[in-house]
Amino acid sequence: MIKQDRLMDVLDYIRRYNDENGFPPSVRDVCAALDIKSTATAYDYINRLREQGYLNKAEKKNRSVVVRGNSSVRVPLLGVVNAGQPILAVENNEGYYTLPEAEFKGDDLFLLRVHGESMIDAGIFDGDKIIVKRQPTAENGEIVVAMFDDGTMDGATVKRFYKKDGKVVLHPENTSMDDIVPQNQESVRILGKVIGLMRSFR
Amino acid sequence: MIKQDRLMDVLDYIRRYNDENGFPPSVRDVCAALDIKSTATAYDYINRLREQGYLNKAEKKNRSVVVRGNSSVRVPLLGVVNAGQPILAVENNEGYYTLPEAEFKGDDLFLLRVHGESMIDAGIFDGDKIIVKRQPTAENGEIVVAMFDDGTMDGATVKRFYKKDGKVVLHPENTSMDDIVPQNQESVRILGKVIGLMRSFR
DNA sequence: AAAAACATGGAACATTTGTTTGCATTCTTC
DNA sequence: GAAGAATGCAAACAAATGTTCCATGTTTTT
Repeated sequence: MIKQDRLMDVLDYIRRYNDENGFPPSVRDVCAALDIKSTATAYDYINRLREQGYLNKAEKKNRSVVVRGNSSVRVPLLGVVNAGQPILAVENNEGYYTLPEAEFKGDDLFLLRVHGESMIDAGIFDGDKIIVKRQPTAENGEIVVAMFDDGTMDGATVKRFYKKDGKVVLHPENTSMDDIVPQNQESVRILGKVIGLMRSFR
Repeated sequence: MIKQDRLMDVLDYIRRYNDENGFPPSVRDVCAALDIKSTATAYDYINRLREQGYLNKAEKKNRSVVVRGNSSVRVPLLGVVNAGQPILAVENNEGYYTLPEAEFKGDDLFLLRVHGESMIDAGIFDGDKIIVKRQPTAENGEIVVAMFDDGTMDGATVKRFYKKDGKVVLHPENTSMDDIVPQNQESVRILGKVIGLMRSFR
């Protein structure tokens, strides 16, 4: 009954404006862009879109129309795994990335740059950025970021997590590498579970 | 000389507010949140942050403070590669994803869901979403999305691109598969170059 | 064809918000 | 310790923007 096309034009414009400017348009911006003569009309369109669930809008707040269903999560890049440093401190924050929430849901996510080839058979390559959900435990077979003290090595690594005979086994997905069974089992600390990754080719 | 800490508090707040609401705060929002008594003070902070390059702000526009260095690109997900359908039309649009521009620069990007194991040795797995930069040509060794007509197969595939003896060779990164040398060389069409990928574990 | 519902515009009004100015207070610097 | 700079505040102003009301034309329903 309503010219849905026109509504979609408005929606598209709001999306585009926000993309280009980083903040939403005003009612009058909408008017100007779509050649609408009255602010009341544009105001009405916006309300319709809100009623139909296409966007959110805070009452009386200027420039507060937000298109729904494209939520993003801001995730901090905390450093490099395998580089020998604890990576929990916010100090190591190297910047934030905005990721699509549809893909990477969850609280308390962070990014790590992967160093090394130890997970190559799981499709995690040197230089990839992995998305990690911070949690202190893991289930068998999950890929985790873990830390443990061991005479030889210290720091965080990405490995597949197993518990065999009551012992934590960190399994590299690389046929040329052996499982790690930390001597000091008590020192093993799970930093989080790997829930995704991002790669960009040079 | 200036209390840089205080400035950073303001910056953090702006960031946080925008994350939570989807649009930037007003000067008075900043005042309220950081217990600043005068709008002039908050206004001043914001200006300082702008001068120091931390944020952008459109003059006289309400709620237009945007933290810099976190730009995103909106990229459409156009469909599935290897599924036998041309994927250039906007019709196939399955939604938009917001990706960090720092990782995935460029105009005319789009996403495709990968189907099949043909690029597994290049770390591209079944189910991955690849980020493609639309372009009609490619250089030797680049990973591309290409289409070609051939009695047997039709549709788009991801392969590594080579030109050998004047002929286009599409090389699967999977030791159990053979190179594809399209019979009808003229029909080969490069849709774009793969510049990155995204994966989320279930 | 009349009545009702709808769509849009014009104009005014009310808030929200950005911006300016001047003053008091604190901190620097000499 | 005084001059000067830097900082923060209060208050007012001006502009941007959201919101409402009503009129007019258009479409749909009866």
